[in-house]
Amino acid sequence: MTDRRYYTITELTAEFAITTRTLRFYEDENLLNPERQGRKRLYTPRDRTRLKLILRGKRLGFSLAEVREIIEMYDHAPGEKGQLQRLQDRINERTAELEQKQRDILETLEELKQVNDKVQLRLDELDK
Amino acid sequence: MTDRRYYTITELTAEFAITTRTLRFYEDENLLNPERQGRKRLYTPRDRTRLKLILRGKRLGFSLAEVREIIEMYDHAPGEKGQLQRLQDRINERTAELEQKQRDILETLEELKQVNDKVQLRLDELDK
DNA sequence: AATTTAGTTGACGTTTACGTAAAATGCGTA
DNA sequence: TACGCATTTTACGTAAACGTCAACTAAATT
Repeated sequence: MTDRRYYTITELTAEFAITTRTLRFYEDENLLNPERQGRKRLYTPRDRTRLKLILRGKRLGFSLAEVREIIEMYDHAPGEKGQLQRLQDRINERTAELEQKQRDILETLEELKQVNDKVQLRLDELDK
Repeated sequence: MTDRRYYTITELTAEFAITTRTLRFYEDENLLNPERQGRKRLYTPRDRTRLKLILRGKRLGFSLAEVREIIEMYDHAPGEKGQLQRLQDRINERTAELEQKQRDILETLEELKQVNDKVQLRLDELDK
């Protein structure tokens, strides 16, 4: 019994603050494939999960092509040895990228904090 | 004596693996403003620093407009109280964004690790 | 002097990721 | 039955961030 609920297109736009155009575009790109009830789209929990992955990827600055690659890693086929090793290679690449982003973030946070501290000093000066 | 060296355009393209088009584009966008020796561009250490900030911002998925905003925070004018407080507000916003990205990265890293572990199990199986 | 090398200024082209009508359809409600 | 509302397909439009010529220039090298 794997959570047999469906989401309408507007439910998803509301939940994630995106437009219907965006959802249809992702479908065109084969990132989502909702079922149909007549012509209407019915998004499954799986679609919703994938949507979350897409949006998270976008927040991190990945293109949709990259997001697709990452998602494909999640539901990869069993495969034979060579396949599996190449999959590990790609995982390692993405991991390295993400670790670079982590460092970038830490640096930026540190710098912003320094600016903030300076500004605070000035404000304290003005209030004195 | 603040490091009086200049960088040519090709030096920078080599160091950062970008094209001259990109550097000129950033200049058009007023993100860089190299000096001139005749018609040739001479990039200062300051330009180089700003370039690093731009590229780091891009790696994090910020648009050039956002990168510009962030850079502007770094070299803000002294300003009066209201100004300073609004600056702090903007710093706080960016900080929150970056912290969201941090969480996104941690989640993704964790997921990739899980996939990798599964793949490794399969490989061990095959090698047995 | 002739040519290569590095750099310049236009300016049109391209990709990504949607935005934005336009026209049609189905469905519950007044 | 007429209406409004959500949804659909089709398709052209757009902003961002450069790519890619073309035509030129200045300096250095052969």
